[in-house]
Amino acid sequence: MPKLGAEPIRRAALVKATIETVGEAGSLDVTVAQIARRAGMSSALAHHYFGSKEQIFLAAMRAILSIYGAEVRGALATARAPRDRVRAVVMGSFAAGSFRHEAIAAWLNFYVLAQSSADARRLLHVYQRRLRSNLVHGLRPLVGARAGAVAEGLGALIDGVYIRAALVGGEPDRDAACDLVLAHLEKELEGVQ
Amino acid sequence: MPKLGAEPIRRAALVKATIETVGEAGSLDVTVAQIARRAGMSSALAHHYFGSKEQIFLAAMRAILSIYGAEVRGALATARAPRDRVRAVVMGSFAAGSFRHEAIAAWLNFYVLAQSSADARRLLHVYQRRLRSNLVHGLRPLVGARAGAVAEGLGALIDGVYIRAALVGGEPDRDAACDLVLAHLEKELEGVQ
DNA sequence: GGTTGTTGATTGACGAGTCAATAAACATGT
DNA sequence: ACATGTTTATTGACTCGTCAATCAACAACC
Repeated sequence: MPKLGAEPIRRAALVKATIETVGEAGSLDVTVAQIARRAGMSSALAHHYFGSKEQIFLAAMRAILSIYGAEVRGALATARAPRDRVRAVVMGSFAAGSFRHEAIAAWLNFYVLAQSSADARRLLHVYQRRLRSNLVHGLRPLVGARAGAVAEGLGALIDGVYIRAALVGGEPDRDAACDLVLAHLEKELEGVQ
Repeated sequence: MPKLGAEPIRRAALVKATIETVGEAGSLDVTVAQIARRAGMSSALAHHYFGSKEQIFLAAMRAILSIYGAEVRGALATARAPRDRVRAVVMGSFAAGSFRHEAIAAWLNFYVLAQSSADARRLLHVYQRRLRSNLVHGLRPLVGARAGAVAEGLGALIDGVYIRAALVGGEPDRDAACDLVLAHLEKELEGVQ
């Protein structure tokens, strides 16, 4: 059965299975065996490729953050004016790949993991800084010195909408979430330009 | 050694120890033995009084939500005008008893627990409905039909500020958090009255 | 024949929950 | 005052299950 070059496929399958399993359980309290079974392999193989349970989680977290980053970059690609760029960051945050039940539940759990794992905390900080930097860049030309404060508010609001979406059963309402945050943004930009 | 009437004291000690232990660990992955030791008793006694680990957690959560509720009610007590009442709800949310490291970490973890425990979910919904109702009551005279939407935004923002505070080491900045949310409120109320 | 892929079986640790036993406080009848 | 029985408080020791991690062995490919 062993096909060569299986490693990347196995790793990807494990990452996917981890996100699904954590999303379904709504908790990091899932076993390596559960994840491995869902990925169609033995738990021993999961350990073989990742070394430890924590590494599997971190890989899954990296995958989630990487999808998120790609979506924001994608939304940003077509935006030219500062105002549109800020909007793009917000909309990218609620794009289909990130703003779905599984990913949100995993996100929330990884937020918790960041409280006890330095590695997870580092990862999360990288992304928070990137989000903040994206927002500030777009906001600076619009609100000048207030850019930092406005970005802070937007970031917190996005996080808040995410965490609340984690609690509703089924898929969350992308448009409603997006509108809520964009409306806040409009208020902040009132009277600008 | 057994002093009579120990039950309420023991229960309270366990609840306190639970919040401290969960806060320090930043995770619900703490043992009953750890909690019990911190509360100065054996794990068997903890089981004797609460029956299960989950019940201990839920009792801790009830305590946190009850402190939170009291603080909001306290802030609300002296506020007369609608605008002041909404401000009071926000400020109450960041009062000293609730907006501190331990309580925030516990809060975040209970948010996660609510994904898998129906009891925890129920408790959380009670709080969310209460917050929303408090906000809407104050907002209705100010913004009419928009009250629901504005309350939604305020609630999400408060949650977001909380969750972000969970990640900073040490005690969070009460005033900064409060100001951020109140500034958002002012924007929403611009042009009213 | 060595590298890569794969698993079943095993180990070792840990933790929730139970239980039997002990001890102090209280209640009651004498 | 005192014996006796009942309730409350408390714990050490134990059971039972679970799970991460390891290992030895086997299979396919080059």
